[in-house]
Amino acid sequence: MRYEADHKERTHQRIVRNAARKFRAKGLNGPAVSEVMKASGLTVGGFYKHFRNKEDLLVAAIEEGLRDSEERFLPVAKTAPKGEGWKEIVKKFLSLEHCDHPEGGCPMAAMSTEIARATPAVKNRVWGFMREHRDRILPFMPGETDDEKGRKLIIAITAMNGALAMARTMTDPKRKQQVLDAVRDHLLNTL
Amino acid sequence: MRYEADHKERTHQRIVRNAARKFRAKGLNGPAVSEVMKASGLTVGGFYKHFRNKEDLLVAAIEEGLRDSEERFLPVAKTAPKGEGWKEIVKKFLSLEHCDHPEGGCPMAAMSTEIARATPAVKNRVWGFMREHRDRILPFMPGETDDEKGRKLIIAITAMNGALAMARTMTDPKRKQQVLDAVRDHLLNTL
DNA sequence: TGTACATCAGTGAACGCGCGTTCACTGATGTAC
DNA sequence: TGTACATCAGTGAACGCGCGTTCACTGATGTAC
Repeated sequence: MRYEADHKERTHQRIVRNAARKFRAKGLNGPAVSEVMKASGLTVGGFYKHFRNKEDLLVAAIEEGLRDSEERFLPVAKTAPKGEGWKEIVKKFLSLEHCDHPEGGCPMAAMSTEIARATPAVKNRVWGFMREHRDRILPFMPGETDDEKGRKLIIAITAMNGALAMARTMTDPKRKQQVLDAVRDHLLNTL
Repeated sequence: MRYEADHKERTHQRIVRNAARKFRAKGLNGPAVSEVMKASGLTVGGFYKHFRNKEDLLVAAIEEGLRDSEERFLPVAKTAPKGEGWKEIVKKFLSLEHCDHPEGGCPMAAMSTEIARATPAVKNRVWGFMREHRDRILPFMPGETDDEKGRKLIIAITAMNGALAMARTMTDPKRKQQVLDAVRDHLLNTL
């Protein structure tokens, strides 16, 4: 069973990546442990060779989701003209593509109201990742000081998460698009 | 058991009101049917004399939650000077009081990411209530036309829901307050 | 007015199901000699 | 080089538990005569 030096580590990664997608798609209590393991080509029992319990998987999945999400939304900012990066993030974040595919998007936008009810331990671990995430986005925000950039980042992230979450409660694609467009334009015009 | 003409109806109301609080507090899959019935002074079995299934209770609870929430946030707008009503709603909606007590607040802010994963039938029924709700708030929004008011309402509601949901994922009261304040000021300044 | 019956809100035990977690076991690989 | 043993990732059945729903039953009230 021990095929290579990093065999276990690669299995671990596989589980976390599958979990990251499944939690975002089905919610904090959506995917069963057995489901994540099956998707990873394994059986339930082995799960506890990798994680203490399901809560630890959730935290790892949110971290992975944030990483995944960042890899998707940050590159467009880097190629944009100086001081315009944030606009590209806003456009991509509020795209119908992101709205229709929570499983590959921002975990906060996908699960905020559920994380709100998690244990303080989970919340604190999640915000540990969020802060690192925040620090890497900050340079692309508009504003003179880090304080101003920070405030604008809060406004942008909460507005975008709210827009995405509410658009996702709608069934009519046209109304979804209306919400995304309205919030995108508002942010681009006022931030 | 049939004490008065409206006995069943009052029992029904009691169940719905308890459900409305419990769903907002514990989420879309949080409260058990037996728990809601117990809180209403009843036992599980009787539930099905009032509802076809748990999904129907959820929809009724969201409707009740919206009504409840509207009764809380709309009055302050009515007593405000002409055209300023929306500002009072924003202040009250983004208060720490609302943030710390989802069980008595806006059901969308409490459950948006979960409603996003509900069946289309549930989503459509919820948006039926949302539209009525919307029509009663619209007069207090700024703007010349109903179209403009509508767009601003979308921006305000999504921003406030996002702010509340994200603030609730935080454990530090000071950071929560920072988020609420930043979004409140931004809305008051830019809408 | 009195009596027999129908109605139906509510009871509470039972059912089936899915889930998180445990545990004895397997078998491929690494290591000591 | 060969052999015996230790390790440990992964298996899969079993466990206990909570939940949504069903169902035969209860008993207070309304109604027909």
